Amino acid sequence: MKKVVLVDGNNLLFRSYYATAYTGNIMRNSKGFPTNALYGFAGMINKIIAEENPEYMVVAFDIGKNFRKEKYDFYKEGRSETPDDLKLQMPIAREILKAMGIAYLELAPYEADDIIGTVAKYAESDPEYYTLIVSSDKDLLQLISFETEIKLLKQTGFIRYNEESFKKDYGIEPIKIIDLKALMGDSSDNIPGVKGIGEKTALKLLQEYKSLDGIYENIDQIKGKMQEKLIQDKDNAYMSYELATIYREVPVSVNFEDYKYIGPQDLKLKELYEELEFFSLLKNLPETKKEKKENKFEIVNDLNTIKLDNDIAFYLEVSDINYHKGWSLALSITDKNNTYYIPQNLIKDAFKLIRNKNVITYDLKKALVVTKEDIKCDFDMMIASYLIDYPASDDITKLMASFNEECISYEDLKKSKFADLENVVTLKSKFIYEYSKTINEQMITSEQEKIFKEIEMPLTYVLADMEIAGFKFEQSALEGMKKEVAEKIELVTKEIHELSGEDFNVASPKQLGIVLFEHMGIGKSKKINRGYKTDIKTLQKYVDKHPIIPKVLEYRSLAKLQNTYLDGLKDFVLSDGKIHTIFNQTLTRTGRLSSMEPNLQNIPTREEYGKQIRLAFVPSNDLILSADYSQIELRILAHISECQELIDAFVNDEDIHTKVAADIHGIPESEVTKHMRSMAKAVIFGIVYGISGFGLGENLHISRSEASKFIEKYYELYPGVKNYMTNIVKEAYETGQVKTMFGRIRKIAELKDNNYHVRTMGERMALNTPIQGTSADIMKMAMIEVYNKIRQNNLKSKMILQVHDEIIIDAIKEEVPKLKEIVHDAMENVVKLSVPLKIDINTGINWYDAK
DNA sequence: TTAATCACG
DNA sequence: ACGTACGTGATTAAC
Repeated sequence: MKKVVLVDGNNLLFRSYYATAYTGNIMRNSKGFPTNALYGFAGMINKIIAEENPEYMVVAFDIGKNFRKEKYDFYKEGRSETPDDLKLQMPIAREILKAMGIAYLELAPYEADDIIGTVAKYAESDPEYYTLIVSSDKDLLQLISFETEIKLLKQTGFIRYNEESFKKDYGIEPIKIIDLKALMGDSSDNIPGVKGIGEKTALKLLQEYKSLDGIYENIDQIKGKMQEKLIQDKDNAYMSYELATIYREVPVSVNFEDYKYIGPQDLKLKELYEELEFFSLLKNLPETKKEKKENKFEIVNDLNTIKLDNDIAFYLEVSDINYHKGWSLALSITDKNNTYYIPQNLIKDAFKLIRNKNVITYDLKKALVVTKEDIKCDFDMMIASYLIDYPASDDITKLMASFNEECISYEDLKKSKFADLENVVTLKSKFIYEYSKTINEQMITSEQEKIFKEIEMPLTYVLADMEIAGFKFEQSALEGMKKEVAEKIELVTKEIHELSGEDFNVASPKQLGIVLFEHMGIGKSKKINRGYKTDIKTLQKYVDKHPIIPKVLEYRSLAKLQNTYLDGLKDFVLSDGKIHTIFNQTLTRTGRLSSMEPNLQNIPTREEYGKQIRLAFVPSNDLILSADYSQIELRILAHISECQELIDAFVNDEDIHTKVAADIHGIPESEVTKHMRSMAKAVIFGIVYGISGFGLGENLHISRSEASKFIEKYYELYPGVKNYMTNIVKEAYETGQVKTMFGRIRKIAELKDNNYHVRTMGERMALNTPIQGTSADIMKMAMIEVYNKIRQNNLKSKMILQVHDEIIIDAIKEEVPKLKEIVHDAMENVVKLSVPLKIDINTGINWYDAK
């Protein structure tokens, strides 16, 4: 069998144009010629070839007049005019195909669909060929047959349909796509269909009556409104049928030998790519792969022989991503004249050499922690990149790649046992030196300099010291619990097996789903990819239905405790008896920190039993001091929404959830029940996340309409909040981004997405980020203040952890009163809002007791 | 490698 | 008609 791949060229071009055009800042070459659609187009064509390895390939385009439009004026009416920036790129797409050695077809007044249909028909007439059509246009599904498949492109990835899988998904024959469109219409092509009939109804009708004709022949059997609608729009339905039918008799002479995929035959493609400045595509062209810049550097044997300029960049290569476990391998320093490779044994002295210079680097915290040197640096490129939305991972090569600077990734470098270390580390310091100016300028333009200088750079030093200090961990404190949990798991597993009457792996959601919902028939659960959903929410519904459910829930929580905490944490205890987490300062979209290896920001606390894990977290000094903000996010909401009712409540130090509950029910606070308070709490938090009536209902196990009433009532009571929500979303749509109180920016590309679901998610991000982000900013500033005050007062106590609204200090007993004073002042007065910031402080002989 | 689940604020 | 609460990280099973 010979494979023929037919590609909808227009579809690919439009897709790639609109994939990036929404930013309003489309990709151009240095002459200003738009290139975004072509870049995506060439990439997709490459991908199709790589994935499908076609023997024959044709790309079809729309061109000139359109016979459907000629006949029906309204066809595709309302579509916005093709943008000029895209029109300009269309002829170049043809040139690229020619240069790639790929055939293309276009013939007025036919559309690409018709050409594809015609060629596919030819292929079907010859048993030697089979066809694969590539497009995201569902109209083409009508062409599926025994010998024709479709690769239907999705926003990410694709679905491949053959005759069988199509029937399975749609429940109708592929050719009935035409009947389907005739009924449901197509808003993008302005095909009317039958008004009031959508995809679901149309499919149901077709499954019953087979075809459009079948429906009208049996119109008497259809009842009520639907019959009315069908009769009313009969003409439209048949006209839509005509419009949706792909014309498969386009007068093109089809000769498959002309469509053989031969690949590039000359240097044309290289020239085109150079003109378009598609550097990454150029790199992958076989004949241009070799061109590589020479990397010059000097290997240093004696530090006295080098004379450094005042402005230098350095990069330190470390033996492990987890730098607590790793060590320095090599250092590279770049100044305006030279790049120096400094071997391991000279690193310590080299840091003394750069002591009073203007130093820039990438990932300062790593260098601080791994060397324990006092490195003065006021520009960490990793942080600057993060603030302006560049990739800022722990691997600098990701950032380099975004500037088309090639460098072997850290992962590969490590795999090769650091074989190319000299070359790699010097390339990195060169990159930092060369690009820091650009990054800095972009940072200033984006108005992130204040956040950078006043928050993030000082914080790096604070976090480095916290990571170095670590949290002392006594596994012995958990031995009893560990044994108990192991026994309970064994018991519960046995009980589950007995209750279900079969042995299976309870930890396997797939097996569990089958046992509960098929074998035992306990209830219904949403089918997902690999089986049934078995998460807490689903299981909770049946908790009273069968005794196995509470056992499964118990198993889950015990297994989590055992695997993640009881067994998991001890592997992170280093030889000093402490756990040293790594704070990721450049990861979250809101400005929060995250913690990993291990994550110390999710140690159990909500359930009493799990909370006992905290017994093992002990001071290396005398006491654990914990200081946490009370309701910081809600206070911020009150402040930025300027909602007077909420502001007053906080100023008067009221219990905010009780107050809201009382307001919602119109009763005095004294009559608020626990249940009312917790409902109010859920509503308040939901609001901060941009909740819907549905979501709140699910959460509170109440009906959607009841939940909606709660939300409405809340808005009514606190119009300022509603106002904030409307305004921030509006602002986000207008500017494509939101800001925290202190100017930290989050770009929200989701708001420009074509997908409604993605856009609403963008709206929720817009709502939540200023609140969560402002809280993160405040906490970061407070931490810097606490850190500085501890040093100024020569205290030996150390801040060791932050959990978003809480800081943990490993305290010396005698210093506790002073610490409390410092922490109170720093955290509560770091910023003046229209509401007070309040903290609670607790101390204890371990983390558990410090609450 | 990805999906499902569950721990935290 | 559709999908449904923000931000994270670790572990395990399944692919």
